[in-house]
Amino acid sequence: MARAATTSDAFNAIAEPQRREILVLLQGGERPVTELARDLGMSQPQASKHLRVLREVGLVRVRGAGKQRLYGLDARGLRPVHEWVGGFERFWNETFDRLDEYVRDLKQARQEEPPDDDDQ
Amino acid sequence: MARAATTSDAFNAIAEPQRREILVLLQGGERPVTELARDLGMSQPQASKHLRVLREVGLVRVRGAGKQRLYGLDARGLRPVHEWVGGFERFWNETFDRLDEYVRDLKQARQEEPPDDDDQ
DNA sequence: CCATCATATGCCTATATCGGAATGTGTAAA
DNA sequence: TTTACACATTCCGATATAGGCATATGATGG
Repeated sequence: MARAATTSDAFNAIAEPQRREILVLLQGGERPVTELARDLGMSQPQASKHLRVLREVGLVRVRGAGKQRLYGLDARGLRPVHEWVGGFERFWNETFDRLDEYVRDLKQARQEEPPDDDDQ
Repeated sequence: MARAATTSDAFNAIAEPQRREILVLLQGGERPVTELARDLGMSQPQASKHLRVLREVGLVRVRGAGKQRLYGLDARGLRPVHEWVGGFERFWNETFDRLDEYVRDLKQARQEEPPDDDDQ
């Protein structure tokens, strides 16, 4: 089996840096494809493809405006991502204090019982 | 060119659901590979492979404990992800109020000038 | 040293990617 | 209708995936 489709969920969709850039640009408001492509230095077809992916996971909305198609942000799909990652918030502060503690304890234990290499 | 490597950054590493599950499990503390594999219903080799990826992006730490290897969480790499996604926080609340507004304006504009199908 | 347990790695298949180039579609103006 | 513009789609190639299976590596205990 191959890697999961980029269209499977927001996690996969935002794994691609260029798509992340598109989303950031769209924070400034709706934009046509060509403008996005130009600003991000990518080809128009590539921009269209990325936008398709973003549309399929619902992170982006299209609206026909005459000859153009304006893409706009729909950030609701990012909320679950934010919440999932947020579940680790306490760990990226605590984890390594704990690890340091553990290391200190280990060293201390060694000094206290030199002949017995129980741990390690 | 193919898709970016899963080992390229945390965004790619957490795009895979099973790896996310591993990280969640590790919130409960260090665990050996076999236990993770069993709890998540995956083969031992698969667990090892996923852990390898997580290790390469620095989301996980290993520690030899006798015959076993205990994997522990290192969530620091998730912080940039959280921050990036957090940059959209105001949008998943505002965006659609704006869109609703836009739609209302559009309808109103149509009623005001019925013969001229300027938009649509 | 040998057997065993825990884990890692290699090989294989099928698939889905991203990028480029060319082309198709749709809308609007001449 | 023809032309022009904006955008979408298709075909191509190279690559990297996830999973299964077999096997190699590594540490422990006898």
